[in-house]
Amino acid sequence: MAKTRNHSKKREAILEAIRLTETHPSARWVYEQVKPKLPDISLGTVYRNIKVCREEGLLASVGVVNNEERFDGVVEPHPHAICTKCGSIIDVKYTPPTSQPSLSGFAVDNRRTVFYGVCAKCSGQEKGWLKKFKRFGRLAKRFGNS
Amino acid sequence: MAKTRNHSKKREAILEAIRLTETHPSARWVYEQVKPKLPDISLGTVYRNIKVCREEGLLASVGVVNNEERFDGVVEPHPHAICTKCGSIIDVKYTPPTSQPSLSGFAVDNRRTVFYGVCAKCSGQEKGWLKKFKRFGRLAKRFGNS
DNA sequence: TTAAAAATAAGAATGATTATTATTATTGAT
DNA sequence: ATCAATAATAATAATCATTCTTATTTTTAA
Repeated sequence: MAKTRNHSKKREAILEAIRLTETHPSARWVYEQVKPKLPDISLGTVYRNIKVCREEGLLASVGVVNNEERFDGVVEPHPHAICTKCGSIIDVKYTPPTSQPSLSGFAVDNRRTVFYGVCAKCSGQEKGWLKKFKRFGRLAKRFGNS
Repeated sequence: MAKTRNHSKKREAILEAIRLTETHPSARWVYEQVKPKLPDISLGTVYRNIKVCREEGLLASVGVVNNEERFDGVVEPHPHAICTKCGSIIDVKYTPPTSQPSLSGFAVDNRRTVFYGVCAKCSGQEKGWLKKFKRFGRLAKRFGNS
């Protein structure tokens, strides 16, 4: 029987904050979220508890975006889409085929699929004329499409 | 006509170092590689030139492993396997199906597939008795399998 | 040749994360 | 409840990869 571990109030609040959002937040975001309710929490505590929860399998890392690690309360592996403009991370409703490559001697125990691109919000915000040129691919070199 | 840009000696050396290895190195690894041949190169120059080459599409980032960004001279997208013990990155000979999920409004222009696990070398180095127990799954909780 | 532009080294600055340490809260047995 | 062991914590210092700044050198092109 898996012995369920006790969580402190702060750890509960941290877990809850990550579970209640869909933004796949960073440690600092969680800190700023929890701080008003538990004013004497520190950023170090957030980092430490995130680490504990990860070791217990209660949280997962989604990856590093703009030099910040981002976390997910949904630990079941699933793909994500990351916006290269604003750094937002979106869940992808899509099950990648489970076929495994042959990796002689390498024991796979996890896979991660990430789609990079531009989210709806960011491509909407793009200046009209630039969008038009980009569609023609003329300025792609100059302004970049990724 | 794509105007090929001039590269300085140092940039050439940096590019070459990354292209000649299969280790998907970090900036510091490149620096230590190039330093003996060009002793007055600095780490900042390596970072700067890697950035330039990335913007030109001559290099790709593989991701962040142990807080270090790792690079690849092979810019054609392909999956990687990352060892969670030693951080080594191995090319995967496997073409993930090209089927795209529907991501309303999100314009995908790149995807990345990463397999996490333990490389042959690391699982070979593992102490025999621990390996045996792990096969039985008994100490998996305690020692972790990922 | 010469003036503008690009590349550079050295080192300072940044910023996320981790480690340290002293203090406080929690637990469990008596 | 009492007391000792243990865990959790805040504050802050330390770490370390990466970026920025600035003064200097090199390259370019006219």
